[in-house]
Amino acid sequence: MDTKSRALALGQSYLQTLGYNGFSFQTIADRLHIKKASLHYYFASKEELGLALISSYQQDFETWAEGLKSSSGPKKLNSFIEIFLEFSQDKNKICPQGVLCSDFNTLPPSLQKKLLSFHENQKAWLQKMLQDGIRNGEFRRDLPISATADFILSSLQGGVQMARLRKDFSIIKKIGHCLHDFLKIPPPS
Amino acid sequence: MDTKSRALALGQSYLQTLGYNGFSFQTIADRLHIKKASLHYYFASKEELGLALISSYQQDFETWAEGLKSSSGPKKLNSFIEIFLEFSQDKNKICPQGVLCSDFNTLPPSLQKKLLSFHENQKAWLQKMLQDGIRNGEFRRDLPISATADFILSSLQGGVQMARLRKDFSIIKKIGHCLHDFLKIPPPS
DNA sequence: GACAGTCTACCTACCGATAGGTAGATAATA
DNA sequence: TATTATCTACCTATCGGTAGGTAGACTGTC
Repeated sequence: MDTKSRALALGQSYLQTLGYNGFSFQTIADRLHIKKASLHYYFASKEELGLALISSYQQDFETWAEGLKSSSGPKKLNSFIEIFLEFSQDKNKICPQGVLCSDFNTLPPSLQKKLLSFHENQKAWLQKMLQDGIRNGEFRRDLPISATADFILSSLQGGVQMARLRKDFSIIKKIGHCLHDFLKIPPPS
Repeated sequence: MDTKSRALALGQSYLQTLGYNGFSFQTIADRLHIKKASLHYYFASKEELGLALISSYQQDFETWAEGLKSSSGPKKLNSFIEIFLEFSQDKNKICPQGVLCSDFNTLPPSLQKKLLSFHENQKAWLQKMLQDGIRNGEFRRDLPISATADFILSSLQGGVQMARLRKDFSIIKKIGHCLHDFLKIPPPS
């Protein structure tokens, strides 16, 4: 892996463990054993790095969604929950949206905008998943689509944060069970 | 209100809008029209200020809970949801736990510990509310108490963050409706 | 094959601003 | 006079960012 990719990966890791204001170019440069100035060769500013980080998350999500596109609604939901579980299991990371929501008012406008569009993408995916699932009887029929998408997202986003606080990622699984109950589908095997 | 109380109130506001690493003694001092050094007269360090902030939140919560102690389960739940709604309506604030969870790994250990105990207090209150409510038939009987408390907390904690992102605090109300549906109680009038 | 020019990936050394924090003087009040 | 509340003036460390340089690989031309 080249330096730029390694910097990006480290940036994601630091973002999800320390927050946007909790790491610096220095933090990343030290781990790469290069000088801070050299990092600016790849990313002109922290804002640019931040944009690249969100782009990378967005790309990952699209690839992930592509791989699931012919799965059932419940399977999609479980895989979605698993994303958060995996974050939590990996150094008690929280989700990128959660971090950036917390730091939102300290972010440059370009990052705020990109974060919002990332969120909207993800919510749209959830809504489609729910809509399809309702249409073919996988979920209860009286589900309020938009509110349910928000409910799923917010409970998981809050969940990974509580999991960090209590150092107990099993919280995510339990939230998953509650969501299954809410959607009226059996819990995953 | 004296300087110390005003500083504390400003600290809470900044914490909930900018994050722990998003404001400084300077930020508060400027708003109070005093010098940064004068703030150190009241709070020896930022760590101490942070501890005072959590203490203050904890005190507020206890007073709030005391005033509700003879209310019904659903009434308690609604009031709890309202706390988050009020945060969100006030400058898109997020809840203190949410901010501090995000910044958790950059906090001094004393703050981490105090935050955890604050969280445990709040969760205990929720669990008791649910237990009492189930006992006298206000909520469905098959509720998993601990998981449900986590579910309520995490969905609201995530909810205020999403509300900030979308600048739309009505999300909190919708999450409230979902929670009512989950608990099998009618939505509030 | 030799040379010039260019590009990549780093470097040293600095900038102004701000962070958290301290020492010691000073003004107001009881 | 002692205490409380504030000040000036400073400290060290770090922040994001920049200027300018360089070793070595690559490319094109004669």
